[in-house]
Amino acid sequence: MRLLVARCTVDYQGRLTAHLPEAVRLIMVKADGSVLVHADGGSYKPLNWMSPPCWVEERPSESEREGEGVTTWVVHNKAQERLTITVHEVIHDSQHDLGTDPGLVKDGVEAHLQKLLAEHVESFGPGWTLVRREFPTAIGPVDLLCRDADGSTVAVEIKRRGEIDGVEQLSRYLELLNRDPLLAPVSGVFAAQEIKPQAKTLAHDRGIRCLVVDYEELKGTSDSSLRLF
Amino acid sequence: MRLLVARCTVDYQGRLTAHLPEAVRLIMVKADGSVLVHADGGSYKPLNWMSPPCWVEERPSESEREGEGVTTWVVHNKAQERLTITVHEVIHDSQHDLGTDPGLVKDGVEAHLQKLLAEHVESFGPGWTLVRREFPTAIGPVDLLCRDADGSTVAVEIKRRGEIDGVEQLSRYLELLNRDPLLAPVSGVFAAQEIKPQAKTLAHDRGIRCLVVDYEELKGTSDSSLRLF
DNA sequence: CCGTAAATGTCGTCG
DNA sequence: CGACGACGTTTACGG
Repeated sequence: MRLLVARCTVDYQGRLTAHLPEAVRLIMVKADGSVLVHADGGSYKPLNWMSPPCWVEERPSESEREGEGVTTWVVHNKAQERLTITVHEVIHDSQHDLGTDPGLVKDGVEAHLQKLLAEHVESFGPGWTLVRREFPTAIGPVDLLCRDADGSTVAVEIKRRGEIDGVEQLSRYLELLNRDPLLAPVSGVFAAQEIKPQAKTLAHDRGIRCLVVDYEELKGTSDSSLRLF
Repeated sequence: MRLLVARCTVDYQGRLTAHLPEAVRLIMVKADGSVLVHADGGSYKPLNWMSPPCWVEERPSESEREGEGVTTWVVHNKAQERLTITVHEVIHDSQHDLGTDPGLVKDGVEAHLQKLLAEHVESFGPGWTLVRREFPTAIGPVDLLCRDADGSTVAVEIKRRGEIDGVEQLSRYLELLNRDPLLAPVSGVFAAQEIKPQAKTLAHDRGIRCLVVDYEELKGTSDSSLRLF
């Protein structure tokens, strides 16, 4: 990894056109050839970058700048995207061998929520039973397929954050499931830790019930953790 | 900005739990206190990070490691998220004053495309007029609401890249708008710089016209920049 | 400050 | 290789 702190201007041309006026920035060149241009603020996203696979070409100084130590880098990839970095003044330049990274170990909340709800379907209402998790359909698996106290089929879609896309997804499942005479009529429940107003409106419009789940309380125990709307 | 190349282990606990085994990585501490941990590959996303506003607390060496030069940083924010970096060996450590960045100038994003098309609705067809941009509905604003030469209402959805989601979005708007007797019947146009085959098929199936826009040509001017399908 | 949609999104998985 | 969904999404914009 090469770390270069330099006064520079940057231009990107590809999916859009972008320009950075002259200023001091960090230019990071990774072992795989990718390039990141960072400012001293903002969050983790660079001001400009080029993702691998890509190639750096160091051009000779532009004629009018000769003798001033100006260098231009052109980073390009297969898709004709082009990142042009003009270095006006080098403040720091160092190279480091980091080796390959062993990689990140994650433990998400997402799958856990489905597992918890599957283990507590009675929380949806008294007399509810689980038919199965990940119930297969032609367009993908339904998170939970249940039966309510009347024996009616209910498809449950679970998200951490409930947005319109999730309601669309559940709607597609419901349309398909309701074509099966052995299951129909199938109603829907949209369950999430948080449900956006627009998603709630759309769900309501389509006769889908919304359920806000309190993850911590559900993990703790019981039925008081759910609020039906 | 502080640049630290070090052999370290990292733990994050917050929205999820993650762990990085001991390895050499770049630790970047920005002027606003944010911290990024980068490997020598991957893309611009760090392995782990903490976004501002956040605070770094440098803890004394753990007792069992005393004398080995081990230091632990705990970065935390208001939301109780916590990034713990244990530094086992420092390979490089430098500090740089970058100053505030003048910021990025962009051109060619969806907003520009919408503005251009709003200024050239006649490009959709002769006699077309603009009713308004960002026409409000209960489920969100329609990009452009127009009337064609016959005075019929047309809803236009604009994307940089046209995918299925965009067609779904337009379909929802059309369903809602067609409930309004003052507007109905409302037809749809899906406009983008590039439209994926699946999106085109779905749009066609729903009676939505597709329009491929050449941004550069449209910016130039003229009507020859549009091709109707 | 909240809510929503865009993003040079990136990143996995699965067909 | 491309499509699809999730993301510690982040980021910009409008009420």
